[in-house]
Amino acid sequence: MHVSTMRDTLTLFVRWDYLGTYMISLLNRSGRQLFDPLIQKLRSLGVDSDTELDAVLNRIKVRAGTRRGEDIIAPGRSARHSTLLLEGVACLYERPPDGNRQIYAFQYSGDFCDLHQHVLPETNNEVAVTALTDCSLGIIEHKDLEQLIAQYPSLGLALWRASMLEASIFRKRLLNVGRQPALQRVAHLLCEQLARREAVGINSATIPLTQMDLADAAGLSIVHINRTFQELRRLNILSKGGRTIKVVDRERLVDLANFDGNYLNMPQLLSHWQVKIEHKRRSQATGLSWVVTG
Amino acid sequence: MHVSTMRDTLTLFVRWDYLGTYMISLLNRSGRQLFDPLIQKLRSLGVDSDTELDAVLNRIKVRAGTRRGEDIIAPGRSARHSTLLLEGVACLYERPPDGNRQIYAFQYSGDFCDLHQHVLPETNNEVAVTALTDCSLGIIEHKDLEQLIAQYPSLGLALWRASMLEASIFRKRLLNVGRQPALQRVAHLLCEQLARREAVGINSATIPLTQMDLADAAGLSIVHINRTFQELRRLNILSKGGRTIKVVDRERLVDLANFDGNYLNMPQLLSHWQVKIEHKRRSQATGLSWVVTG
DNA sequence: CGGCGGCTTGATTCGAGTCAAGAACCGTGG
DNA sequence: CCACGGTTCTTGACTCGAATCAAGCCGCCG
Repeated sequence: MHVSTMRDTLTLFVRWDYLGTYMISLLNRSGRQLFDPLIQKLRSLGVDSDTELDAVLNRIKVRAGTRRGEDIIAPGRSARHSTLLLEGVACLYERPPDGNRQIYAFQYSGDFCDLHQHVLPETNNEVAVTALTDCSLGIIEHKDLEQLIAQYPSLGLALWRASMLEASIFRKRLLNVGRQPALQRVAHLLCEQLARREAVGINSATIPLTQMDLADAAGLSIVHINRTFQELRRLNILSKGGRTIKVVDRERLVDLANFDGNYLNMPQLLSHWQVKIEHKRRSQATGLSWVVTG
Repeated sequence: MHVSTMRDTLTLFVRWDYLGTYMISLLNRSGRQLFDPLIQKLRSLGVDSDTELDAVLNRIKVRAGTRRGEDIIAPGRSARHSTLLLEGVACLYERPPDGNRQIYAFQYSGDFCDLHQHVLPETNNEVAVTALTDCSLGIIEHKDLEQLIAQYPSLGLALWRASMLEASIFRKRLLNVGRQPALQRVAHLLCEQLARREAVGINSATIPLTQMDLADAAGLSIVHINRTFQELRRLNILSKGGRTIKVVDRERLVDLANFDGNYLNMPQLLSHWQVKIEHKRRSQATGLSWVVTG
């Protein structure tokens, strides 16, 4: 199904900021729910004209979704279109020859799955994307994308920013995987997920990942992840009952992980996600002060 | 000193591909040697018109260099210009509160030191760049850069590509740090350095880093790096005499690290940097074949 | 109700960190 | 030219966090 069939709906919800929240919630699922995270994301990346948003949305085609466990982008081959995650959770990963799986990043609604392949088509074909929950997907032809970028340079900049943001996440992960013990490592990873989910409007404290997913992302064995989870539960940070990962004490989690969400570039809701000042030892040299949050 | 004082020289060497190699080598140091890696890099990123190269080069001002150990970009503050590494080796790093240093990436001549701060000025101010050897630096005003990108969209794309390339490096590092034991981890890191150095015309087998630098990049303790080096020497991969890190058996190093340089996007000289086919177990599903190199 | 994927547990091993000390090297200044 | 002080490198002894191996368990879906 091509999105242009719901064009009327689109131009309506694209201007959501002119409408009340209540009206929006009346819009149907395929319209609002599907594209809202993307809109939110593009806006936060600096796309501020409705014309541009509209233009982008009109080029997006909805493609068949995938079920949990299926690959969204198979390793090794690149396509002539970019894929967009509209609903669900996915991950960018790579399987080294030894059969392991390293998860590079989790992806949420509104994220592009394979921008890298658009800009560097030949490079790095080993990375793939797989669905961690059932997913809804959109695609946009590379040529459409190029045309849009040519027409709206600020869109190009926004996508560039999105890439840098991803890079920023990779760096932080590198820091954590390289230097932090298991407990903080996992805590940080969980913080990142909560923050990124909130940034696209997902406010649930439950993170729909398995312990295996976390293990593959954190670079820890499943067994050790499990023991770490037990510790987090003992600390009353994760909920004790049930098998789902549910954060019950976000504050303590942030504290434990020494999480500073600044690197995620979420202008709207940063306030929750900064470490309190006493946990941060700034070099005297720069003399910058920190936002203190409650 | 502003570069326009050597403008005549510049427009000459910018067109180096029309001249013979021998003529080039006659050009003076400040002209050819300083900008050649940058030119090489921009070309490999897809900037193929001399007009564009020329335009970029003309906006670059040479700034005072730094000595080994000094910060090129201090943590915490962003400037109104981007900095460009013209000569020497630097690293992008971050110091977590515990005083550790995590090196995210090594930078070589031709690399932009702080593209991230140009695209995402507010985000992630903790990262910094420091000189690992004495360095020559150039700067380019953000407004000049923006203007250039507006005028030459392919330049914007090239810089976007450069960022994605960096991200690609981060990912591979993440894989290695997260999953590989010390020996292969270090080996991979060394391969990456050799490959990237070659890509900008530095062909020496000696890598001008200290064991501490490697430790901070690999996420290992100095003591353990040292023991790993001893192992690499015992395997006749690193040279035995002296304290410099010199690779004497690149082939075996690549082999040990299972290094596939593909992710580095170096069209010119990839052939050296691919793992032999028997070390690569491809999934049957994709059916891609591999370039076999001798 | 049976099987399989995900979670939990315990026992054991091992790679890498830490601590501590000494040696080799380098630039600097007398 | 040499003596000095600070890095950088090396080595050994010890510790510890996390991997591995091996079961067993729980709960869901067909």
